[in-house]
Amino acid sequence: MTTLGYAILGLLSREDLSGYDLTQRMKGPVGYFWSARHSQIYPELAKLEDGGYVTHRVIEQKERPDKKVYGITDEGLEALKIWVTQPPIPRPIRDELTLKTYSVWLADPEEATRLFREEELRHEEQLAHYGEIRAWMEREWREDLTSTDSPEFASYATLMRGISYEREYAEWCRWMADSIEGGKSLETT
Amino acid sequence: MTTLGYAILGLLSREDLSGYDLTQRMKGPVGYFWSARHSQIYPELAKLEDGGYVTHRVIEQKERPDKKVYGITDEGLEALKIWVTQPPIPRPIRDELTLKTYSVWLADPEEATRLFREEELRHEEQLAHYGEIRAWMEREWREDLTSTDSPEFASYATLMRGISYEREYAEWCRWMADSIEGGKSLETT
DNA sequence: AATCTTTATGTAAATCCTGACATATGGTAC
DNA sequence: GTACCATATGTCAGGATTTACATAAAGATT
Repeated sequence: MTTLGYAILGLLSREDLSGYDLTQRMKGPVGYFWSARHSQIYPELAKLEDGGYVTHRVIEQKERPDKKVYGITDEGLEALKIWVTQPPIPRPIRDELTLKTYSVWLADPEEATRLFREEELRHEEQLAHYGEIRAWMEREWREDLTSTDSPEFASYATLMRGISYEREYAEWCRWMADSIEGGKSLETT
Repeated sequence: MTTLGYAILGLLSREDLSGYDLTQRMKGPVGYFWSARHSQIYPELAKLEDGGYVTHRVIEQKERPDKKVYGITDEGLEALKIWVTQPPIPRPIRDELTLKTYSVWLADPEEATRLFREEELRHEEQLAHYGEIRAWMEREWREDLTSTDSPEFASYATLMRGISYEREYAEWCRWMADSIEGGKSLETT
């Protein structure tokens, strides 16, 4: 079973969805830290069905193409539950901006400053976007968030990782830009 | 040209290295945010040489197998310089633990707490390791770190991203474990 | 009338990456 | 003496992922 398979099962454990719906959901909290295109989702659904983790029924629609709505099976839910608390195999992190940083000494300081200011802005914008979603969740899900066994808490916790990640990234970008602009590094440490 | 190609050029812009040396260097600062196995490095070196970005000379060794030492060409250095300040194409983040978090509501709270405590420890250990390297760099490279156009600063800046990343991750893991253990989430926000 | 967007599901080619296989030398540990 | 480890360079199979190709129907826009 692939990680993408578990991502899909995680969505289907909350509600029945079509391949198209799943693709859309990838733009939400799940997709913040694991995403896929429809070209990967459709074959993966076929594999999941092969393995008995999901089943589908065809919904015939007038004025729209027919769709296949997938639901998780008992076996699927069981497999998902086991996977959740199993320690993940550490995978190498791939971050192109930080890799560029390793060769930043070769760059024109002004261009490098521009790069890190731009990236800082990108992450600040993402942070602001997440902040809005957080405010919405805290308003709409006030009670659900007091118990950690609700899907709402799980979505909230995933979002919190996103907020924390983006804040850290933006701060480091700012430190980088400031360091290069000032021409010094250790003074701001 | 691939990102791995630029990672290799980044290393060769500092010193001439063999494929084996490059594989070892992947355990250092470059590899914190982009790494590869030797099975990927040897073919990539061949491609880089094909493109005229690197050249090699064979060093014959007694008591050891011969080696090919690679050096960056003017074209390679030029390509690297251009790449450094070009904004990276945003790629989806893949983080299995945060994906598991999306389905944590299905898990036994005790097992979930154990998972996040374990992961917190992993990141705290990595943080401690980076901290030692940082202390060493600040001791050994005191003067080099005052100018941002030195390779030492670039290594230091990459390490700082590692420190910042691991601290953020550890803190979020702690928040997760505390939330699940306490059974509540919003009180600790 | 033509084009674009949304819904809806798929396939195919190419690339990236991991893990395993393969070979060779010399030193060290048992 | 034998097994393992570090040095040293490669290939290959398979899986993961992206980009592009492919089709189709209805509604909105120009």
